[in-house]
Amino acid sequence: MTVMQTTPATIEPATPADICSAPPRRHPRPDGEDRYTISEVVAFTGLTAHTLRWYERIGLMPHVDRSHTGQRRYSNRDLDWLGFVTKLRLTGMPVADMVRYAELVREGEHTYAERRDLLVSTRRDVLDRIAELQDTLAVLDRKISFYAMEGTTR
Amino acid sequence: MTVMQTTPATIEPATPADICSAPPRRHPRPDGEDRYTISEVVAFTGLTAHTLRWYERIGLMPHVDRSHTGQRRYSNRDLDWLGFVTKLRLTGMPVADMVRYAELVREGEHTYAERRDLLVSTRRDVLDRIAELQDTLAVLDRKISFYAMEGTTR
DNA sequence: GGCTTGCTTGGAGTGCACTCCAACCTCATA
DNA sequence: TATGAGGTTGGAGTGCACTCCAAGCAAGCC
Repeated sequence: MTVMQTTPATIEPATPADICSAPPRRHPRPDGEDRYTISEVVAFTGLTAHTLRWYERIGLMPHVDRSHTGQRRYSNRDLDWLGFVTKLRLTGMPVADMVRYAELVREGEHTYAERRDLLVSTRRDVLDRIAELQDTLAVLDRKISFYAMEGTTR
Repeated sequence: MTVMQTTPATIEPATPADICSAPPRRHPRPDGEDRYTISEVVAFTGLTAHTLRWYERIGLMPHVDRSHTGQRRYSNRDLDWLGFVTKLRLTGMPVADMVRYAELVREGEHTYAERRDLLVSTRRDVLDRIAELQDTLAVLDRKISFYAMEGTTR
């Protein structure tokens, strides 16, 4: 029985330090050699194979290429998309909304405005979320300093 | 059939502007008159009555006082606790961990160190979360400005 | 007294986002 | 040729955090 790994990247992104405001993440292999197996994508994204297949089933992934034996072969574009999706996920955006965005992408350029609106409202949510968290941080700090004052050691 | 309200405070916190680093939230009524019904607490906290009762069942609430007919009467202390719990919740802390913290509180002063540790590690999580969100914000901004450049109107 | 409103309970149900299962296939190595 | 590792599928199962239900009680008003 294989233990399902959820740990982040094993293949390291290898971002050169000299590129300053460069596109955020490099790919493990250059374009042309980008036919990753599902387990390579697992290692790179930190998602499980289950989740990757499930994303595809629900329409959150554009169609992934297949090998002659029917196995998935992910491209650098797919990796970029997964990176973006992962970012959206951790804003707390529901999967259904991300599927909606994926549909807009599939529908082509005439959905630019709607896509932008969706991202703009997500942006607002993220800002709110950050504000809430900073608020929480203040509360935590007050409590922590209370506990630090009292019970000095145990 | 009564519609269950999830909207925030109807009774406004009314924080006076002159107190600078004052305790964060005021109570709807002063100590001594703080025997709130469940629906008042719903209005003040934005939690549902279901959730309030459920919190109590799972041990996330210290024992709430009761009226002579057995109805819950929440105190200002209870409101403070709920405010804190709500803050913890939106850091993404699992309810089980908050129950653990509540247990520590019930156990008394000798758990100060453990409580502090728990809060310190939560604090770390919150900082990480903020960093992630700021990262996401950058990604969103890049995408948004792309969509703003193309498709100027529609 | 009858009605409405608001509260009580234990237990069952819901929705989301995975997560796992069983049965099967393909390929590389011993 | 056997074995093991890694892949495939549809569908069922899981865990979390609520969320709802049915039946009942208590108080206030017409």
